[in-house]
Amino acid sequence: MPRTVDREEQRRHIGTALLRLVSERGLDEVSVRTVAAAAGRSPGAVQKYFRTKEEMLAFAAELAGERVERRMAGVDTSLPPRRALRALILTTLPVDAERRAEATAQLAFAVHATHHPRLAATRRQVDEDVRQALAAWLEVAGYGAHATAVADAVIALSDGLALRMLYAPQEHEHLLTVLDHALDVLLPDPPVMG
Amino acid sequence: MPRTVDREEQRRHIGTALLRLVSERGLDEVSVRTVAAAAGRSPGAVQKYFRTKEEMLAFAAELAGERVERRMAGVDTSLPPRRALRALILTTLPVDAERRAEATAQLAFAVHATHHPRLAATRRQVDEDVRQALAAWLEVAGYGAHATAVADAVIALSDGLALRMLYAPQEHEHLLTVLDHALDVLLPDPPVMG
DNA sequence: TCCTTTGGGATACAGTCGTATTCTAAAGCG
DNA sequence: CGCTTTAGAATACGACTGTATCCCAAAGGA
Repeated sequence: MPRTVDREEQRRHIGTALLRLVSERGLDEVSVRTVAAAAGRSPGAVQKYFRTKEEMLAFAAELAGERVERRMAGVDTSLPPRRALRALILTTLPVDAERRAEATAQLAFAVHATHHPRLAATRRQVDEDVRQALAAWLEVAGYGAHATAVADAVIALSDGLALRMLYAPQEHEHLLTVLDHALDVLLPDPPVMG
Repeated sequence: MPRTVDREEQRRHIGTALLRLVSERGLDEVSVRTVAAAAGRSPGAVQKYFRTKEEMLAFAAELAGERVERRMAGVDTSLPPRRALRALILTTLPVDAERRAEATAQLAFAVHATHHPRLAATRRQVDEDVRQALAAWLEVAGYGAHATAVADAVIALSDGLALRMLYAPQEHEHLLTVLDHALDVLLPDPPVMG
């Protein structure tokens, strides 16, 4: 068994290049050849790790989902509820170059998923994870009454804000105040215990 | 000047076919040839009305924007505020086949606009119109204090809900209850006058 | 009626797409 | 060392892309 290589690492390398390409040039600029170029590989090499383009996209979509979950898991949820929730949401908004790239990829995949059941399934899985985590956290923070409704509203709100921030970066700051106002009414401060 | 034809009507006919194609098969299935087929024309005929594909997409994007504004203008805003706002939002959500088609096209164009400045400009224009109309209406309905913030929150919320409904139609009904809960907190009932 | 302009279809062309196949070189194992 | 398996590049192929060009039929103005 000669010249063996960490296949999973290679797949991640290519998947990462694909996500970078999506965020910089959009999903329709993604082809086997452009991804190979972005990853510093030959198109033939990419084919060794992904038999079809669809398989490559599915892998990248999962990779993007993992990133979201990992980033949210990194937020200090012991902060005051309102601040913690704001921090959680900010990890999904295009507030800096890195998050802008990820938000772009997320939304591109979300829209793509509308017509591609396989991608839709992985999207829903990520959504479900985020939703459960958010709802559970709202519960312990004292917002048990409408935890899941608030969680879903928060997800929808941040998706909508992210979308708008992407094609209207001028409104960036204004949209952050919109977020704050929405959080004011969604999370009455202080929380009602019980 | 022989054989003259209503050019604008023809452009609309082709643009309508394009939007239908986007909603049914996604934006990456849009090509000059597929649009021509969907419109019952030859590719050459389409070229007579749109010199480039980009021009065709820009026209379709404006057409889609017009539809949103027309549909919202058709809502009876003399209803009780809460009911009227709900009706306004429902015109943008994929609650039936027709609105599903439009929401799909809207979101596809929105994401596409991220990397295409010309489309982003027309998106922003539509957003601005909707935003102003919504804010003005909230003002007379007695929610003057945070009218624009509420308007923007509502827009973001419905965009996020629409996106999710498209790739997760199973959650459709649940998401409508999420909308209602969000409206409950965004529009305290009854409104505070002044 | 003829001439000119137009709508609309057909065709051509160069480029890119996804994917299958074929090649070379390298590396572990006997 | 030599054999075998693999990584990875190169090539090939048919389909599709956007767009330019050409051709024909139809219709209004002279």
